[in-house]
Amino acid sequence: MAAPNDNDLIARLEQHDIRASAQRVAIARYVLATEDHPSADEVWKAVTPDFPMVSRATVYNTLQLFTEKGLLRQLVLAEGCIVYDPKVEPHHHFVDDETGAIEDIPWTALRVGKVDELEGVDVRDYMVVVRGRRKGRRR
Amino acid sequence: MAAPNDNDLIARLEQHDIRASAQRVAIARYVLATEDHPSADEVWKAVTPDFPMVSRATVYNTLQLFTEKGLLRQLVLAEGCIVYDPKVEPHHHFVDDETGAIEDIPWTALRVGKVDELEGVDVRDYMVVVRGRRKGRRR
DNA sequence: CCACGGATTTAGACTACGTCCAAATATCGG
DNA sequence: CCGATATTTGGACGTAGTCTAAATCCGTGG
Ligand SMILES: [Mn+2]
Ligand SMILES: [Mn+2]
Ligand SMILES: [Zn+2]
Ligand SMILES: [Zn+2]
Repeated sequence: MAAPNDNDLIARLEQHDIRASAQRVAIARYVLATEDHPSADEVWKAVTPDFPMVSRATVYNTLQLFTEKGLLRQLVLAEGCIVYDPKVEPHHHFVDDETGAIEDIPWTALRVGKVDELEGVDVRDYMVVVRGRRKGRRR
Repeated sequence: MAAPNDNDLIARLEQHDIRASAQRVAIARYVLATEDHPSADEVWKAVTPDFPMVSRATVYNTLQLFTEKGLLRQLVLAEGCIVYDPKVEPHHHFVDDETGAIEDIPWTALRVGKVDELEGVDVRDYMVVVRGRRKGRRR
């Protein structure tokens, strides 16, 4: 990706109702352009050489802010953070936004196509991860 | 789920080439019967009242062992362990088993059906998570 | 029954990641 | 420039997970 210059970044932040500080631009420069899916700490480590004195708290808060404003998405895919599932046969999962609870969705309840057409990968396993809320939950 | 008795559990462990110790049975009693998707520490906390002196290392090692032997599956879905994705439009993800690297899969490369037929949930978002290896990787 | 050796478990030190807060600093409108 | 507000800071703190060397357990053969 062509590195965006700082004026583009500042404009982009302001379009999203974010005031552009030097720290925020430095963080945006990395995290909005990367092809990776970095953890917060990886962002901190990536920004530090550029901007040595940025504090960890600022990076965490800024990523949270960018997410609220729609510039980033959070994914729960970081290796090293594992839950265990005693149901070892293939199935899908629903994650409740409010509680974080994980529920099983039977394999046949959803239909996934074209996985075998993916190029360049040996697929070991796949599942659909659905996020949302349980309906009819008491206020 | 009907609580399995210890003899059933021991048999099940031995069928999977796992020698049945008291600690392993206590861990199995909880983790093989739960409907939850507990983290390792949640398993530890669940087993402790039952078996107060079981050490954290034992629980972690045992869950790893059970996974290798096919009694459990590890899922990367635990809340609180987040990576950031600058691509906010819907897309799917491939996770490389060897490196943990996460790559994007375009939305249209896969087809997911019947999500709107799920009962009792308001779907906010969903994606397919594919795991496996990149083909043609050097030895 | 006992001794041996491998398997298993243990406590606790250690690391990494993330959260939190009160104080310091920067920025903005007037 | 001033005061108000927004932002950043360092560091204390908590928690989850890893690692290791020593202790214990347990099946086996003598
Ligand atoms: Mn990464
Ligand atoms: Mn849980
Ligand atoms: Zn499941
Ligand atoms: Zn992505």
